[in-house]
Amino acid sequence: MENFGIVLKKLRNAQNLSQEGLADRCDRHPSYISLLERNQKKPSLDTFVALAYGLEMKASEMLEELEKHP
Amino acid sequence: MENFGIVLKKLRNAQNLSQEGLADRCDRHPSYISLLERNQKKPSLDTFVALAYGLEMKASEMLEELEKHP
DNA sequence: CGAATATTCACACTATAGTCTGTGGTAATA
DNA sequence: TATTACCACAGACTATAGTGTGAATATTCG
Repeated sequence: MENFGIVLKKLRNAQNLSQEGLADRCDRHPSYISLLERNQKKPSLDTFVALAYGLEMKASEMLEELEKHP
Repeated sequence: MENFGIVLKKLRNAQNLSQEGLADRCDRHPSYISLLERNQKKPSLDTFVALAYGLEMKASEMLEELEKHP
């Protein structure tokens, strides 16, 4: 999952959502979203599920998206 | 994902795999598998993917399994 | 251009993931 | 009995997730 950050950013931008907006939706800190998108941190499973929820998709669908993006 | 441990244990047992066997396959410590199954620790996304791989299934499939088990 | 908005980055910090070792319990088998 | 396999559990430890702040740097737009 080394492209996690890129996929996250792509999905977020596809919703015209700012990092802060996503952070609000998934109850995480905005600077942390930035770290995730630059692959400087990797999420826990719980955070991953929260991110998917914030992006209005099922976590399993988001994970499929990641599996496509090797 | 509060039933993660139960699902993990069920999937592991379905393969007749010991905690140590699964630990070997996904390169984690056996005692940690025990902690996960008893819901005393929650995995990172990376560990979740490694667990799925050790159980010979796609991570997205395992996550669907979790989504079924609310 | 200038100003609002979005993002990066560095830092110090807390919370929790994950390791490692060892002990003890239980059930099955010899 | 005793050995083997499996697992729960505790404790001490290291690595990393995640918070929070402030300042610097894009980026967008009137």
